[in-house]
Amino acid sequence: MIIEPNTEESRGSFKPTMSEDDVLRQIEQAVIDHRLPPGTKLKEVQLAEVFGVKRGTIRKVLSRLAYSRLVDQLPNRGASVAKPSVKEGRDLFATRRAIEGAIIQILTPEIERSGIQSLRQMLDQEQNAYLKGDSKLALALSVDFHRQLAKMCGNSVLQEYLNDIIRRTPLVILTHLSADPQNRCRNQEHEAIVDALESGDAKRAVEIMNQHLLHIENRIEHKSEEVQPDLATILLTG
Amino acid sequence: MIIEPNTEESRGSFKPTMSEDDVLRQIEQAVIDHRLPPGTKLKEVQLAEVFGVKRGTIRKVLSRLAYSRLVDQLPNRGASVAKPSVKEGRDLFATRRAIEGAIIQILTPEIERSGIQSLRQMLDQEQNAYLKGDSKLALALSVDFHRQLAKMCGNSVLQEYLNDIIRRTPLVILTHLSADPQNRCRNQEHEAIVDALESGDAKRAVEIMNQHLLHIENRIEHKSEEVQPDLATILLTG
DNA sequence: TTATTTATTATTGTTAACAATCTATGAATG
DNA sequence: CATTCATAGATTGTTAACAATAATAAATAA
Repeated sequence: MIIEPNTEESRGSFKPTMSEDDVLRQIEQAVIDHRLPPGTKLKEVQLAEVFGVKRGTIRKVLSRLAYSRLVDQLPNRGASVAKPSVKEGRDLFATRRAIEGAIIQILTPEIERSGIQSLRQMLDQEQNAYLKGDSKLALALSVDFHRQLAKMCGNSVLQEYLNDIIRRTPLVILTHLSADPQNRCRNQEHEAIVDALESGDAKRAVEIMNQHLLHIENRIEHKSEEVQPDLATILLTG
Repeated sequence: MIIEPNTEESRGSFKPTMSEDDVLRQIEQAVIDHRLPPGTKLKEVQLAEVFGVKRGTIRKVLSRLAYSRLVDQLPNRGASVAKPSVKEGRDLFATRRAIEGAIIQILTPEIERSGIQSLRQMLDQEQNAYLKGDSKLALALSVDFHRQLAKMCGNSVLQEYLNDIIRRTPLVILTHLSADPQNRCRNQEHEAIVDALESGDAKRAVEIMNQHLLHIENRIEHKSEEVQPDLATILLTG
């Protein structure tokens, strides 16, 4: 079968050529949306045709994705969507606690009233999305809440690292979890975090953030056992 | 002036062609050794000739260096050795405290006697190098000590992030500091860290690591003010 | 058949030529 | 004298063709 290049002619509609960043985002989103399951082979020419770009563009994108551990690259045998181990998942969450703990620690003594207000606005939006049943939007806003805390604390490196962790997390979850719509943060816990921030008690705020992250973490660890039965279970129950 | 390519003939001695990783390490080391000061333009053909590799190899290396923030890349105007701001330096150190704090927290309750022993061996080596006057080796061993703690704690993400920070630190220091041979960790502070680890008191161990990192940090912050006088000082004292 | 070897194809990796862009120089202009 | 503009050279960016490698299929021998 011959796959036609994604030119303007072949698709009938105008579409500006995608930039390298566009392609990167598309692939990233495809991973998050589970359209590219872990382990999927990412062939260069195929991707180039799909996105209507040159192979060189795809090559650069794959390198970048490999750098952020979203794809695995093996010499002479190309790239595939990464399959992070359960351990890597655990390590990622443990690191996240350290990072977000530090963020809260820095932020608590210096956050302004206006900062608290804008956070509460975000919580409202999140709650609205949830009540409307738009769980995808709710999840996105929930992630944005964490990102916003990182931004507010003003430490660019902590921000950078949290973004890295957030980027890698969906893959870790997908790899060891059957798709679960309940993966999002509970809104009330976010409220508790803002309350603690407002109270000015850094130690308490860090503790609450930690509990929040542990809740998510435990929910995942729990499931990961179920979907990874041992060989005997697989072979002897048929 | 014409620069001859670094071929076997032109240099008279045999040398296997450098791999991409080799080139990366060489440039990284040149930055650390202050042979490539911050801001230095990194021209592709020039580097390719110096290392005797194709321009494509240099291109990939520069991308990787840009990803780890050791070089800045601007579209159509190439790469130069990064000039991290004082703020980025501060952020890097603050993050380092969070990361190494987490490492110590994890490591303290689970470190074995053998682990303590191997750490003490490292301290001996470090001390020997220092007494011998080999301050370059001493510095390398001092860095290895921190890296070893990260490795021992078993969290690959924390390890990854600490390595990233360590990679970026020399550039931050060089950018805002006149070359100072006293930039290394004091050995006795490393000893105190091992003692605390051995005592099993995680809270105290974290506190000592924090103090250790703050000492380094303060020494740098202090100097950074001196070399960055404001405009008035520059213009009015002539 | 089953295993092993040998072509064939598919895929990734590299290169050199070309294109696009920026930079430096110097002349023309106000 | 400073500024603008045009030009040439240097530098980065892109591409298509080629090379090297791995994956697959076919052929052969046990």
